[in-house]
Amino acid sequence: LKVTKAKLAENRVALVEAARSLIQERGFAGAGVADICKAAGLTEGAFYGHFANKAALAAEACRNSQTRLRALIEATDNDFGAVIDGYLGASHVDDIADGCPMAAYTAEVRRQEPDVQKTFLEGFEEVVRLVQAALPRTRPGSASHRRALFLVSAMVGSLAMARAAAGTTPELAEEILSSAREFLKDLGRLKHSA
Amino acid sequence: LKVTKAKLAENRVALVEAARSLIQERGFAGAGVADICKAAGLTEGAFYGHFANKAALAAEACRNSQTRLRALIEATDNDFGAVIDGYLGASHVDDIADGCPMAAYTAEVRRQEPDVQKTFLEGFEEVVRLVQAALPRTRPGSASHRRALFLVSAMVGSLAMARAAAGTTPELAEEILSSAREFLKDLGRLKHSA
DNA sequence: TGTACATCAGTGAACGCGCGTTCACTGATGTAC
DNA sequence: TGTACATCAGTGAACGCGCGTTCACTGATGTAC
Repeated sequence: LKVTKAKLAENRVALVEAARSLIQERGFAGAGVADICKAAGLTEGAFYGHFANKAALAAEACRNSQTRLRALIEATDNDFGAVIDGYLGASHVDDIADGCPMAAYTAEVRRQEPDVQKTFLEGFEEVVRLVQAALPRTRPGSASHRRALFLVSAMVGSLAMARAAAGTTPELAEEILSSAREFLKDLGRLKHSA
Repeated sequence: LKVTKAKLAENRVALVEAARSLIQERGFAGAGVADICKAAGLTEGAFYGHFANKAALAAEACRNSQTRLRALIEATDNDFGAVIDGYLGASHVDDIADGCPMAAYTAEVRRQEPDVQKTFLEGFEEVVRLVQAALPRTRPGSASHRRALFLVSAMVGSLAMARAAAGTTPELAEEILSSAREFLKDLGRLKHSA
């Protein structure tokens, strides 16, 4: 049964949103087309009217994830301490479906289609730029870019490890987070040369 | 057909080794029982004489992975710089099947059985202890443990991100690695208080 | 503005395939005499 | 030491199930007159 143009667009958004959160929660391999369609309130047949295949949806979902993450970081308005506290806060450990896609599936990206890899990396580089901009001013040069590259990688790794620990040893998860906050804030404050 | 006791033990080892490398390469979900058995030179039926199910093998494979990683770090003999150069070297980006299990599947661990989670975390904590021991001497206390907790999380995150970048942008992968080496070595050298 | 109909978004059942797991059977091992 | 046989590791085909994908059909939309 045909639906309104508005409803059509709405359905597409619902598919991407459902895919985004289910992929972050269960990984690309673990998020099935049937589950995604059910979450979006559609049947599987309808899905292939919107996307050529699962991989095309995955690329779109990844783009959506990275855009949302960027918005979250931009909301802290260039305050590096706020970025760290937000990213490495206890609530981000539990909120996997709506949290950082990099902490959710960095290791899985190399097994996805080139489109997903490219989108994922562009998102990473954008976050690096935002973090670099939030660092204390230094003379222009590549040094603080390299610093931001490390800071973001370390943030992602710390959150991912805290999540792995949370199920078995919540107190270890909290110690991983608080240690990361401490050392990352120090690294953000340190004066550095060109 | 029955086989020698020696061959029986050999077959079990082959299953665990095949599982270890295939799980690191493709993830827990992506490494199938049939693939693992084929790599071990056995049929699927034989598998269930050795293990109750796939999850039991996964736990054993994870233990094996963590043991191998520990051996690699111990081989550097308490030299933190050597640990960093070995872990964050270009060859570790490509050698996924025989590399660090944490960089390979940290995000997937929370979806595995408690046994796998526990084994994974024990391996992580052991690596943290080894890294802590490799850091320059400080007065006894928990500060350098927290430092090691962060260092290992950052190492894992940096390697995982470099691997995600390697397929699309190899030069970015190398920059992630070299930045991580630079800042992590600094963090290892810095004097720190109790 | 009102009616007639072509368009097309969505339905739901079916497809082939690979998954983890089971089981009746095989035949070499290794023990008992 | 040599033979007879119970044990049991491994085989290979089959199981049910869920996967991604396809397709004939439905019926509301929105256009043409």
